[in-house]
Amino acid sequence: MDLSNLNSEQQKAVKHIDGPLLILAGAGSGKTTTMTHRIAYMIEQGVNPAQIMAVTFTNKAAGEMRDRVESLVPRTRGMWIMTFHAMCLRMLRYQCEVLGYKTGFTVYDETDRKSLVKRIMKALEINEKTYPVSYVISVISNAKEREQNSEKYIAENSGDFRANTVYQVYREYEKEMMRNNAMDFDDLILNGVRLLEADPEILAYYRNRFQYIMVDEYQDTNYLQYKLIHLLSKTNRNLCVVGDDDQCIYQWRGADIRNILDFEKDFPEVTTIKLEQNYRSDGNILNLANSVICNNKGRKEKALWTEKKDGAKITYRRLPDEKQEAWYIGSEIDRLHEAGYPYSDMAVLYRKNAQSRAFEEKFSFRGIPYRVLAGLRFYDRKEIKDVMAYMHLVENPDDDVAMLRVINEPKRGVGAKTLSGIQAYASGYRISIYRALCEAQVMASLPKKAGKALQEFVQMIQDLRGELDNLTLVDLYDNILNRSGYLGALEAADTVEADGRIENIMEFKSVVAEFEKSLENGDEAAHQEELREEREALAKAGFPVDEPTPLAAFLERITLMSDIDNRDESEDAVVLMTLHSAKGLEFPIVFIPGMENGIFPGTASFDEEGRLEEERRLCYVGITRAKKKLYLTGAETRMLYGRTDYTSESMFLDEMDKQYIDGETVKERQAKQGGIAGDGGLFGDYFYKGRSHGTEDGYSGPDGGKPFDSLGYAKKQTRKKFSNEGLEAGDKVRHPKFGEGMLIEDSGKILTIAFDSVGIKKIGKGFVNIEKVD
DNA sequence: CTCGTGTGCCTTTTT
DNA sequence: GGCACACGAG
Repeated sequence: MDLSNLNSEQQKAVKHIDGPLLILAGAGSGKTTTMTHRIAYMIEQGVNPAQIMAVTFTNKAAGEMRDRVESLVPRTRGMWIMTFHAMCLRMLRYQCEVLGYKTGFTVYDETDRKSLVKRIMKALEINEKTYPVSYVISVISNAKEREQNSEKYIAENSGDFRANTVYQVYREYEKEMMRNNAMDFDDLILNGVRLLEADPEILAYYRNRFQYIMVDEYQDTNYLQYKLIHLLSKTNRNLCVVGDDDQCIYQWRGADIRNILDFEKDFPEVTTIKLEQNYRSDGNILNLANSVICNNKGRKEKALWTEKKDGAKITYRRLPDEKQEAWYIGSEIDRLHEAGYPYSDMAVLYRKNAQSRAFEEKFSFRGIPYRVLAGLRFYDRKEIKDVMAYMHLVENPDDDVAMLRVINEPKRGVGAKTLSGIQAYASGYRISIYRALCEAQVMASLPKKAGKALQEFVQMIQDLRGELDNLTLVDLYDNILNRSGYLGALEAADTVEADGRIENIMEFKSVVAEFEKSLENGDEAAHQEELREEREALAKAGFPVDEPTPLAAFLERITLMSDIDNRDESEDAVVLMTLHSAKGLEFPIVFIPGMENGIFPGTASFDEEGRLEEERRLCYVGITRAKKKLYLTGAETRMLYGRTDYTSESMFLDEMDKQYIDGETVKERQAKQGGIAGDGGLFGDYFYKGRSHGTEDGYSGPDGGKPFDSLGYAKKQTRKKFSNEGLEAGDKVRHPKFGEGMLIEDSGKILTIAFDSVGIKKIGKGFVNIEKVD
């Protein structure tokens, strides 16, 4: 292995394989390079890849690490490089029964969890004003983080009367989650720990399996994640953690900075290596970052340095309002683009998602291609969640959260009254809503209109479940859109909003298609193959496990995926995202707008001492994303919640060493180029639909990609209906999933076909295109 | 009993 | 500015 382009500290880290290792890696100090080389080096030294685990916080970081390791060594099979959540999910997929869950449990995302808590609070008649849902959720989440179930939670907070209310919700929440056979994100980690603690044999299996463990961004681990890692590495002690206390920006989510500060206490025999040379940013940028972060107390003393030249000064501009702020950044982007920088070299990093709107409007107007990451996650959009709920229902009809989401979507005449009747019956008999709907006496009790619609609804789910094995995922998707009436309702609505939703649904279809294609012979196939090996190994060790369906695999993949993972780096577009999601990324040119007190640092950070330090670390993270050029901007007035307020310049600007900044006051700028001031109104009220403009949407037509109505084409494809009539026994036919075969019988509703590849199958009519060949 | 229109209330940050 | 709730018409 060639380590010659690593510095001596990096080399030391790479070669330290056995025993605990703490790597304090400053921003841009080649952390990922060091980690990937370390893994590759281990493999080269004869460590079996299947004994290595590397844990990260984001899918993106995991993917990048995997790619880079794979480019260094030929054999990486069996290695676990994934997020904490994915890792726990994988272990739990195999053995959740130990904890009382049924195989194939569902993972609830934040939206699902919120709707469930809401429902419970309504049922318990708890006032959402005195107990905001977000508050209740955060208390429950914190309790889980301390390994308190509802009983333990109340036992330890018995004096607190608010705790009693939360307790009632929490207890009900636990029950519902079990009944729905579901886990939320917190549960994944918590149950991961519980699984290892529940069965010494399982613990021994994984301890033996993972001889070498690495944790990225260790400063952001919370207590449970800490515990999980320590459980696994306690005996073999080959734990390597990498982190930077200056980049801990998730304390609000339970991250405990002490985990990294106290690592030396946990492992007294630890070797500590500091990486302080920065390879990313020009001198001015790095010095600016240092001048900010040194205002924090309670940090490990370190000083990043660079051999790079000073580079360009940081530009600071304070503009009249947020529209002109966006306009200014847009004009700089245009200017830089003309000077030769591709759009993808530039990123706008803001404190909160709500700030993105102004940029989207101005960039659209200027014709700057851009991509918003997160914000509303693409998968969090209502229409996508709805369609996914249908898919979940087909996979697991007992999923009440999915059921409640779509039972009246599109409108089936099922209102609050009807619904509560059904729910009362279901909870009375302790069955799911779907089961309740299957019972004749429930159906009979419903109002006429709702009854008929629900009858069809239930029938649809049954039909789809019946055909599930015969359908490709894309065909299933089309069938859901048509049969549920979801697409039809959107088309009938004929509003700009509905059109946007249709567009998203069609975009999601290409996600489905891509996944399916990759399942055939892409990355996903390799991934599934690894999972199969994994299951076999477990079976050999005496823990047999089931195989998941493609649909389940797809749904799972989506819930753990965020927008950021989906970024297409080859796309030439400016990236917009929050400072938080930018961690771990780098861009030649970075814009940080909203340098105002109340935005950055945010309002909430003024009440608590530690909060402000965390904001400062966030500022440090933001600055250090930039390689060549950094812009800081602010607005004198900003519209928030429909009200325009005057702002004050961010206190972080006061802390910055001005020698690195090129900033003019607003007055100076206006005197020099009178053009910008006052044009805000001119471009004020444009309406842009869709996710982004100036980019292709990926569909190409049958004629090979001339400009044409791609959305219309996609819709038409989806809307296609198949009668599967006019075939005769003996005909040679082609099925989209099973390939060619011969028709044996047409019973009117069902076709019996002998396929060359899979033998005889019974295929329901009307679901997919079965074409006659020659 | 359901669906469409008007008043209050907010929002960090994410797997 | 947008979403969740409360209110009256069909």
